[in-house]
Amino acid sequence: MGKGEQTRQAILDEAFSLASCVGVGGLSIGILAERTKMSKSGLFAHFGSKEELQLAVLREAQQRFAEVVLRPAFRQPRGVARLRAIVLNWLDWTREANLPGGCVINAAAAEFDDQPGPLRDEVRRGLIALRRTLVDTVAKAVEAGDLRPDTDPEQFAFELEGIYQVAQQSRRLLNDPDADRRALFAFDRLVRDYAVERDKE
Amino acid sequence: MGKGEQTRQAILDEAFSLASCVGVGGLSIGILAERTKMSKSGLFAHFGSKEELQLAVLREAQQRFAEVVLRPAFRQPRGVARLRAIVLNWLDWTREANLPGGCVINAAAAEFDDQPGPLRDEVRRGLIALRRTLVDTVAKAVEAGDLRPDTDPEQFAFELEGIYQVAQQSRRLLNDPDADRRALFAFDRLVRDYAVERDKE
DNA sequence: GACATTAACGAACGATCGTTCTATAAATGC
DNA sequence: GCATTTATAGAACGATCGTTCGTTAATGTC
Repeated sequence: MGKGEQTRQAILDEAFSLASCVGVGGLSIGILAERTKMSKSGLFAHFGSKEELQLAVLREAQQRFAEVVLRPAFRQPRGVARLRAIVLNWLDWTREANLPGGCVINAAAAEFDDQPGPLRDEVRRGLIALRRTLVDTVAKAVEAGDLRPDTDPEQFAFELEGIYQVAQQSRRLLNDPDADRRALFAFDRLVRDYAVERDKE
Repeated sequence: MGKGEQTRQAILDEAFSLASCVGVGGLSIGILAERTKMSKSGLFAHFGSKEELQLAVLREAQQRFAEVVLRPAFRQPRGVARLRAIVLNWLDWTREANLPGGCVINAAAAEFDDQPGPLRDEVRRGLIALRRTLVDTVAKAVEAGDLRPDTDPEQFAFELEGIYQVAQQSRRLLNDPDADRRALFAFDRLVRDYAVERDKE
């Protein structure tokens, strides 16, 4: 990795954790230059525009999400076990990745949902991909015989995301120490409702 | 209402719908002055600081939420009927109130969850109050005999908020036309799981 | 209708924003 | 080790930010 790529990545690391606190829209080249001990212009040259930097942060977030949440979970066998692994990794990916200020992706989703442009498009693309991954994973859990054949994977994925979002908010804003426990409880209820009743009398 | 209060309210109306699009943090006095056809300084005088204006917007949001979502629902009898009314009003309160860019409160929650200060405190206060209202309403549904006595109102309210949040995101960012339907489906599943089985064979 | 009060304006402030340009320093390829 | 490309710094730009100040216009009161 050449020198250029190296500092670019260092900047991105800093931008990533900063965005976690102030949001992707709240990023400032001046502050970022200060934190990385670079000049504004030197830092700027790596991206060409602020928007390009913001896009890079969003892409970085998606990549880390895939690495930290999805990839390890896919080592679990298809079915509910894999789904549960996703939920568990998901719930503490803000600790795993360097996200002191909470989930960048969720924050960006709320921030750009009504501001057309490349940033919104990027967030949208990422969330659509995530939704599809979830739907597929649920569908495979049906195929594997863990969930009932009449399960609606879209509905299941929809509810999964809701559980994650409220957990995030409860933990960060309401300081609810039970947020993770409640999220897992909700997940279990979801699974139980759609589970194949293997041992009914 | 004197002239002062009158224009203050007009500014607040404009700020409210603007914040819906760009977020409470994205509000700008210059742009707001432009939209209301006032001078920056004239507008500024009504609030004394930008932060005070932002706080006023947050309080306005909470007040409208109580009026549009909660108050009408409380005309329903205690129990699941009232809960359902809350969910229905909640799901389209962004249409009812003047919120072209989505739920201000949720956006602010994501925006300020890691930025200590009066704004975060205000958002937090509002969401805690909402949570308490939901918990109480669920508890009353238990008392009324609609939900099983072992229902955990906190858990129920937790899941309700998740349903709302994912519905909001799905609708606004993913352009999912089925978001509301899925949210109601999730709500029904929630109710069914905790419902007293009145007519079991 | 004169007077006190309040609301609104216009100009300017210092700070910061993203961005551009030119020049120097460092890294790279031979 | 030299030449060339690449990375960084520094200064400056125009724009916008929130805020302050002094003045004028409008409102409310007796």
